[in-house]
Amino acid sequence: MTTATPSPAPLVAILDDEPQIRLMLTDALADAGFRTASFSRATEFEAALPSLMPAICLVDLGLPDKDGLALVHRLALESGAAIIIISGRAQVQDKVTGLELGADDYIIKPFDPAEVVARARALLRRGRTERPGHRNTARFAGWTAHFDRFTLEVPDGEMIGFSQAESEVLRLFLDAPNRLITRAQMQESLGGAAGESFDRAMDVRVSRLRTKLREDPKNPKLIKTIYGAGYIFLGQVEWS
Amino acid sequence: MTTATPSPAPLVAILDDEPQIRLMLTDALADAGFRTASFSRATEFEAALPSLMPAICLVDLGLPDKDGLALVHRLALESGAAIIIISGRAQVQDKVTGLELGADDYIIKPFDPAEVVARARALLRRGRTERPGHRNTARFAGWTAHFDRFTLEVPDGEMIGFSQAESEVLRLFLDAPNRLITRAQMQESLGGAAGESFDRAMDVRVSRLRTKLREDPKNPKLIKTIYGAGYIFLGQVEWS
DNA sequence: GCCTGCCTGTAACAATTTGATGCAATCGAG
DNA sequence: CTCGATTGCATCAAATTGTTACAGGCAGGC
Repeated sequence: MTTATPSPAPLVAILDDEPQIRLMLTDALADAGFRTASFSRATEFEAALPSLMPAICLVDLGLPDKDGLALVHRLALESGAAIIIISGRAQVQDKVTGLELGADDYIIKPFDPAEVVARARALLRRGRTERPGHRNTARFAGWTAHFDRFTLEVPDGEMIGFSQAESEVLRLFLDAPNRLITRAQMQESLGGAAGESFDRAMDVRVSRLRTKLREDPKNPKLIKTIYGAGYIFLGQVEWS
Repeated sequence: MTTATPSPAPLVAILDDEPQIRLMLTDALADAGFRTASFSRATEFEAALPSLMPAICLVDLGLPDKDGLALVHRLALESGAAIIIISGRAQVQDKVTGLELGADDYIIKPFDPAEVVARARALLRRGRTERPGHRNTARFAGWTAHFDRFTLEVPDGEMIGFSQAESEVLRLFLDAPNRLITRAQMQESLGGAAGESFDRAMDVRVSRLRTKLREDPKNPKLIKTIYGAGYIFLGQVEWS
């Protein structure tokens, strides 16, 4: 089980393609008592994440090899880490988009490392970070969802797959079981931020998920509708 | 269109001495679905806080009547709210100080209201606000109502759900058992529809709730009608 | 490149819940 | 006991939600 390490310093994962900035951040954060791990490319960064389990991710949006915003969105959904975007783009719309996609803070280049440290501390102080690390597997009511491989283990043992959209909805439910989830929250979480897309898309997603979960339409046991309010996922969920 | 959501919109308390900024923030936040309360002076702000219990405090540091940073520190220690500093001072040292004292974010004037909204949302996203002292399970006469998951446990063990409208009425009764509840109170609590003509909707809601509670129409034991006055819920209610 | 299959949003229609209204039953004053 | 006011409930209209069909987009295979 967990070894009795006296709570090690929080780890900050840094993703930036400019060596100079990586160095500056690493120095400042190390001086402030953080552990750090830095990467220059998104692919390596993503590969290392599951084992690193950082408390905070510092992500530069201006990456050459990958869409930074998509990465941020994935991090927000799948890692419990707090996310700070670092970007050269100072437009309000850029900030809003980044924050809507799940980032916890947005810092504009050029920046002072001291501010980054202060903002990182502020995030940690509030306990903004949930249990760090990737939560990839969830068990509930006999089902097992493997989000890393997009498969769902049916109670009878069969294996079925699920899509990206289904994954997002399911994860949203499993992240907050036994709590009401309003349509507004769904839309906010599932990327309704940018497009003023139609509301009914959420209903259809839920409907399809229900079908996949073999819910009885007349008497759903897992995903319940609260007329006039939203949805609620009932049951005990165990992540690993 | 009824807007009585089960958990009301998060409240943002605004403290700024410039009316123009207060107005801008109030408008933007209201448009984004927040409730707002704004103050021009720190003393009034502090006096109102305990009863307001805001989810977020937006504080301008450049106040004439009080040291803003001290106020921020007190807020951080004593209120559970997230704190966003708004300030004209853009020096890194000012930001660092503000964040160290307990602020969760620091925005520099002039700012775009859209960014404030996005940052407020980002703060709320993590901190699942389950207000302490917020009761959501009630036991009465063999029944158990779980308001957090919209389910009702029938004395015989069966589980049935109830809707948002039913939840509102039931909670109103269970919050004040053995006390008369007038139609005016119901209408105020539920619809908020400002003093419109007689609304039989209340009767119908009660009627349907009675059905769900398996009341004998001729001899209701739980929800009693007081002719000419209103309704009264009889029985002992135990909240947890 | 073209085809195929899957995924996803949109639209249309069905089913369900809620609100409004009318009528009968009930209550209380005289 | 009579009568007007009030309440319960049935019934219909409106709003909300579930489901299915269809079209566009995209990736992978040939």
